Amino acid sequence: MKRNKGWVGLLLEHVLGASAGSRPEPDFPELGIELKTLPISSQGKILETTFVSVAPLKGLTGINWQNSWVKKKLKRVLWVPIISDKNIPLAQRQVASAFIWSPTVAEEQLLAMDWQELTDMIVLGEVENIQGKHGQVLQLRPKAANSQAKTQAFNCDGKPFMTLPRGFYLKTYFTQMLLNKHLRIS
DNA sequence: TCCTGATCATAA
DNA sequence: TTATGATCAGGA
Repeated sequence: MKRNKGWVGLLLEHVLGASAGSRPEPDFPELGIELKTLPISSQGKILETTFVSVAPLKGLTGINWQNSWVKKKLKRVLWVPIISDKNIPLAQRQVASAFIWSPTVAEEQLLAMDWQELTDMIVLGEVENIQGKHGQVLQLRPKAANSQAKTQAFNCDGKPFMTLPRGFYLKTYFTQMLLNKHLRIS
């Protein structure tokens, strides 16, 4: 797994017939549903943050929460929890009960607030001051092959410069809430 | 111990 | 290079 991190996700997409590829679209375009695996422990505890999408560092003119990539991706999600304790061999890991989810008003509020705060900082040219600890449910973290990768962004003077690509992640606190809610009603 | 920042594989 | 899929691992 150290060298095949996204393998489980790719397997699920293949088995369930999702449109493969690296397009910035939902896994099931006709249904508008995004497929995401959710690594949990055997106790039902979320083990990792969940990658949502890359963060646009340029071309932000006119975008808001309503038309953001994050909102579109999270409109409908098929969560597939996988028991992924690190002492369990990959071949013996089990898929827990999957569930379809859409944000409630309260949940979307949380997401929108964090998204707005992070996006504001990007627009203001403070990308490099953003750390993973920002936000309650969303965080902005490096999303690259390594720390040497670069993408274009704009600083506070509106001038372009190269910086580390970032991506939006859902914090474990948020995905844990979703999982707990699902467990209660099932 | 856990979270943040870093890293790995692959396609186009 | 940018996008997809994520997990790893060291420092706080």
